[in-house]
Amino acid sequence: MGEEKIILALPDNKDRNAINAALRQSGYSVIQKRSGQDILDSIVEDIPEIILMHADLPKVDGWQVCEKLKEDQLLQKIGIILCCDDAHESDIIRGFELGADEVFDANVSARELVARTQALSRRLQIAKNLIKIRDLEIELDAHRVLKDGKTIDLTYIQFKLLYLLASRRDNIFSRSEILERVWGKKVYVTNRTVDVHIKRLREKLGEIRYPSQYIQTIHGVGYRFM
Amino acid sequence: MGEEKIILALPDNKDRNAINAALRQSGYSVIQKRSGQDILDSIVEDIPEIILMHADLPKVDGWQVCEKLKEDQLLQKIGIILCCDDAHESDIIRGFELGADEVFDANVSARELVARTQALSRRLQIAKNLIKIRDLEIELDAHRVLKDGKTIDLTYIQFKLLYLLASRRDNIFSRSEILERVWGKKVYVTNRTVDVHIKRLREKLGEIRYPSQYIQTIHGVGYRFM
DNA sequence: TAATAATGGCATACTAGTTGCAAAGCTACA
DNA sequence: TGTAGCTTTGCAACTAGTATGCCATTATTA
Repeated sequence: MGEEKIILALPDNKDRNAINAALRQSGYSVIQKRSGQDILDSIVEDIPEIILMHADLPKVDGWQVCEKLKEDQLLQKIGIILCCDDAHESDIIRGFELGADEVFDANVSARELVARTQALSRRLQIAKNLIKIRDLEIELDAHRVLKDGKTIDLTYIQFKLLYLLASRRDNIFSRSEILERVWGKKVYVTNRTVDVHIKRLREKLGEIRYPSQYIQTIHGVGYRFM
Repeated sequence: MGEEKIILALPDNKDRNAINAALRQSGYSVIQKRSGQDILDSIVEDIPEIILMHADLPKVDGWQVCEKLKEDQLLQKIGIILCCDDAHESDIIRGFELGADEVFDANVSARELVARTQALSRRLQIAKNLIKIRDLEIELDAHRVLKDGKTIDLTYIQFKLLYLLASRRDNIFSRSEILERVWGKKVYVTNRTVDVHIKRLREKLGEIRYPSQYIQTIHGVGYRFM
């Protein structure tokens, strides 16, 4: 799925390795940087989901990194977590004003840091209407589906159908429900047509080789995405 | 893509070659000059993106080059990086006052120098409303499009259309959205007209040989630039 | 075995691509 | 200012391509 990339820029200390390890453990692909300048240089080519950095970095400090990122259309969307030594209220407010998503004291435990990072990725995903399920990524706004990072071309109806099912995993949708939600109330189309679309969707998702990997048939009831 | 030109004027030492090589490595086209006068002479014909020079140059020194450049409307836009031996605070302030974009000690590493150069080009691009996408360069201010460094003549509408699409890559624009943004709210023009303009734009961008290299059709939805 | 689902094929409807043309706009020159 | 010649633009008509819905057939499930 293209693991989520996170840039980690913290001063040398015992925690840094712990945090690095914990983030990797949670499935992030971690890239470590030393200075603010290093961060700015590296993101030109490769935009990460989140930057987790200390406020006091050499060359360009964390505050300045925030400012730079918010100036740029493409980089605005990166989530920013900022740690300060002895964070006072004024620091925290300043951080938020500069566009950071989280600002807090560097004394916080590695565990909490990871938890906050995960919470932030979740929030960012929701903001983008992005659904990630195993090796699938479904982007509502971009009207795009990626499997293993590769684009799958879906037609209009196929996309709507997939998005409906995936937006409430485990929920069983009856055919009439699907018809109403995908085609709209007024349109009148046979129930059986849903089957055909499910079939076409399954094909494109590659369910021939691994049957029912994504879409499960509930005999006599409907379909569900799992 | 019209490689970015950079003028390099540093005194002879082991670093100069390293910096030269590193800049070329990063895709710049490097032109070396000896004296401040050489720099001034050469830029009349061929304006570089950036001048990276030492403050102590023979004939005309770096400080004077800064002054000259900032006097000239056309040359103002060139980015200037100035290195000083034993840079004191007063030097640094003087450099910025004379219009340099970066001033620092000549002891800095080649790697950092390159990183700063790249950061400066990025800044300059944003300031010029320049969009670079693969072999395309779109300059809003100059109302110009280059492909592989060669100008492509676009009509007014074609340019607006391209700029709209390219300014938000990956975003899908519906035909009505395009109409509103390119033609304005009041004008009433058929949706189908957008297709015709897309076709003409594609032709000029050379999409006959490589279909959908730039502009992708999303059936039933709209178009997007990728 | 009866009901339900999956599948393949096909006609149709819809959407996008393409072309030619006329009108409007622009430029240069007398 | 007028006019000839060129470019740009919008549209309609046509062609090409794609998506969709349904039916008939086969497979699966309870």
